[in-house]
Amino acid sequence: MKGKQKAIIEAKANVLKALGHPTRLWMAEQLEHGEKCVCELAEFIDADFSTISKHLSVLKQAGVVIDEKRGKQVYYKLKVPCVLKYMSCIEAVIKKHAEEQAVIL
Amino acid sequence: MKGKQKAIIEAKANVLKALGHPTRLWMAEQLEHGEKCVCELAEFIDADFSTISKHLSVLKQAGVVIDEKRGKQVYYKLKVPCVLKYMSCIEAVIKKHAEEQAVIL
DNA sequence: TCATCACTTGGTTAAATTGCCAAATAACAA
DNA sequence: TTGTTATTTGGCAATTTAACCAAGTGATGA
Repeated sequence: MKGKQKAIIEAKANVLKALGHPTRLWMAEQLEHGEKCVCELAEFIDADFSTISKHLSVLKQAGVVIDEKRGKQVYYKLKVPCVLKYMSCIEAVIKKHAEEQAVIL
Repeated sequence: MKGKQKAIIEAKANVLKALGHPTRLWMAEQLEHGEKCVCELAEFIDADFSTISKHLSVLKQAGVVIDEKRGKQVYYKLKVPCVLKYMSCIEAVIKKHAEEQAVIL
């Protein structure tokens, strides 16, 4: 694999990895229909504020979200909304996987 | 978040996480147009055979691929081919991200 | 049967990730 | 100025992940 190809695949993997954590995926899904501030997200997540902030920073580093400070609050939104269009396929994956496991059991 | 919702989001995150490693993503992309045996994949990956095997096992655990032993070889294929349709969007993410970083620099 | 090929599994180690706490910062209000 | 709210940053321990080597398994060929 060449250097550029390698860099591209690493960048793509990085985006998938960023979304590959339950809390971060949930956050991204919450942002699907518009921006939210950290406090609005935090309301439903049972974790320290600092943990939430770090998760958002991972999504930001990966290019999934952008933030904007307005007043005391920081608002996050999806940078490329299509990111979550994929989920119907991911759901197909887990459904098929679950079916097979059900057959085994 | 309820137990079921939580389980679903964890399962989805798990699929994304499985694809969130350069080697595994590359493997999945190689399988897009049909099955390949481990040795065919290994030919292009600079890593120990055991490492490759473990990566494939992660993809399998996540429900992304299935394997089938035929003779001495083990063939892997995508279980739900749509898994890679998403990549055009992920590419949009990294492109946008790169553009912004370029502006900053 | 014995060796070989194509993997997989077990064990180890280094590096990365996650999550908490405490401290720092930034904007606004008193 | 001082306090308060909203969020980020630094530091640390526990857990997970990644990669290698060595050993194990299963099918095939000599």
